[in-house]
Amino acid sequence: MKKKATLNDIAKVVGLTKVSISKALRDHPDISEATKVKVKKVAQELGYRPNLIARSLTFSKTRTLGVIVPKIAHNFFAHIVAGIQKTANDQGYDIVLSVSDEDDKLEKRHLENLVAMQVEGLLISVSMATKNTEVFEWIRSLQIPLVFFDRHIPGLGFNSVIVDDEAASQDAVEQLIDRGMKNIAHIGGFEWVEIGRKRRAGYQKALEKRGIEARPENVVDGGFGELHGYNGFRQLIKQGGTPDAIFAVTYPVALGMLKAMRELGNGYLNDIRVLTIGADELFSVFSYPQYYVDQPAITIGQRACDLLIKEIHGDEQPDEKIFYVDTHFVENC
Amino acid sequence: MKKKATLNDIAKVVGLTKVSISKALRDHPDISEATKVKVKKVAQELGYRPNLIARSLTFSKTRTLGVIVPKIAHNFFAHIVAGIQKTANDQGYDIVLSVSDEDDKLEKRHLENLVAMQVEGLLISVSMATKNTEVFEWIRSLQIPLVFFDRHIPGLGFNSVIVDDEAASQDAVEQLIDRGMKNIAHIGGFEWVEIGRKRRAGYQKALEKRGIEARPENVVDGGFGELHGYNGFRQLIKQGGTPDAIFAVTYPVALGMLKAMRELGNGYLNDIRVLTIGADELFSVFSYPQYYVDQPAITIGQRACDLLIKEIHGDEQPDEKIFYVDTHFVENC
DNA sequence: CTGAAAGCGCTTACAG
DNA sequence: CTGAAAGCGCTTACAG
Repeated sequence: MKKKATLNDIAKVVGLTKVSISKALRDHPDISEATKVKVKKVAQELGYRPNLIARSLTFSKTRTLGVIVPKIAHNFFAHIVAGIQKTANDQGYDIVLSVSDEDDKLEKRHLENLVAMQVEGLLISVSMATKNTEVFEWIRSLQIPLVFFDRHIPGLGFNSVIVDDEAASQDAVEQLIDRGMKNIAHIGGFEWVEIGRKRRAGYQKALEKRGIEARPENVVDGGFGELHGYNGFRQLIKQGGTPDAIFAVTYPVALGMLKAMRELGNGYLNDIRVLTIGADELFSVFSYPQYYVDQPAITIGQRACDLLIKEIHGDEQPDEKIFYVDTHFVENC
Repeated sequence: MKKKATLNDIAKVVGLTKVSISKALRDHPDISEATKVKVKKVAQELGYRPNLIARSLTFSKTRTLGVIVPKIAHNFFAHIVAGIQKTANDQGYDIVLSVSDEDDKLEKRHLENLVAMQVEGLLISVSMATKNTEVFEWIRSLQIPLVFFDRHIPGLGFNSVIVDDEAASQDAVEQLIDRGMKNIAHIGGFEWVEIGRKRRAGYQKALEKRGIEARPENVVDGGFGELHGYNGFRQLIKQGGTPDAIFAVTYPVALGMLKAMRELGNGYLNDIRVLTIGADELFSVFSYPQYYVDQPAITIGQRACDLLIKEIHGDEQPDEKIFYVDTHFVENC
């Protein structure tokens, strides 16, 4: 890599010092028009661009944001990153993107590295493995602005932008009930994972609110992946569930269910309507599932990034606030 | 944001100068064990991390790579970025991610900005709008390592990692022929866009090689989006095409075709098999299209990033070389 | 074993 | 209108 032109290089050509060059290029009133024109011309010829690293050092500002996602090759997170990217760029920030791959050790290393890179703020959706909150407390003590999105850790004093899973689930299940479905099953995730717990709670509240008896045989515990949906459906049938609709905790689960329904035949595919949380562009093309809750990923990214930049500017305080992003119930048929 | 601990802060506590602290922390042989232990302890207590910006300035190395994609909220690019990210991280680099949004002006700004940020190398998939190659020539003159991936500009002296669209198309269409399909139509994109031209060429070569007459009514020109697929299929039928298979230039086109086939009914959905280039995880779940060419996006990212890092290390020269990534024909039924 | 000097490229007071 | 000095935080010769 060739050495890039510096202020001094221009200075030598023009016959001034780097100080004057610096001022001339930034249209400082100190400098005469004639000089400015000359300096700019030479800068142009040399292909000069200010070294942002040097500038960062002198200003102690990098105009850089650190972003950590558990996965990037996932629609949901890719869309969130798109929202973050655009919002950041529009406000003059660049983003350094890191991926934790659901690994808490790696996440910690990324966090430390980003801090060492002097990012002005952090946006993170924590990995599922994250238990130890030490790094976060360290970041808090450094008073580095940090905003959680989608997956947050409460109690650390940071703000979060998330989806209200419980409300979204309750609303969606109520919508099914209003459409005449009464025997609604739930293939859910583990109680100890927040989205598992909250989505189930929403499901239960909806039944309760509409005065529908909750039948134990209509609920299956499991995980969040395709296999869990596949096994979950078989389990549901085995334990005597005869639903006219199923609320699948995630969309991989809904896909797994689809596979099981196909295999088992028996009219399941026609008789059972499916609801899930989380969308894919292809849902509408394939008309499955029949209902879903759209999580506005891009909006989550925008909001989180806006909030972070406000914190950086001091227009907003880290305060354990939770900003809920609106979801949409979609009828896909 | 609080002021972070610096070498000087540690120096004051320990009663040495920053030079010795710097050496102690990096286990320089100059320093005694006792001092090292003490220094490290204090560093730990103060939560010291070296300021990477300062380090970058002194070494003129940022350990940072600039990445520009046309879109990030797209499966294909999200996977490529995943491949880049991991490869870069594993070799000690961070990535600054920019999105051109298919806008050549924005792309240019990003490129200049990344250079100003002193990234050690650039990875870019150019926007569809890019015509002017000035920035790229400037980058070339600066001898900044740059590798194109997926979409490249030939003739500038940079290396590229791409898919061999023509070969992949030819192979895939031949596979259809070998499976007994003879009347294969093509709903394609514009001739003046590389993938449009190459995929069509592959299609034609396959027919030729297998001695199948190319019928003009079996080819429809258009674009690369869903709407083009939708209109394309209707057009195909109108002009008298009666294919037993259709090669759709992109997967949005295949989806648009699906919509049209459904609307028109007439057994099309059952009688016509569809082939496309580019996959989605949901394809296998929904068994449509019946055949597709899998572009190994993650591999593209890895290869491009590996190549770039080699160029940075001087182990590879920018030399207009084209590295083709293998594609896979997938039978999805 | 420890430190004063010089430098990476830039900018901000402060002098002249 | 122009420049010498000092500093951002770090590291690398070079002295002692």
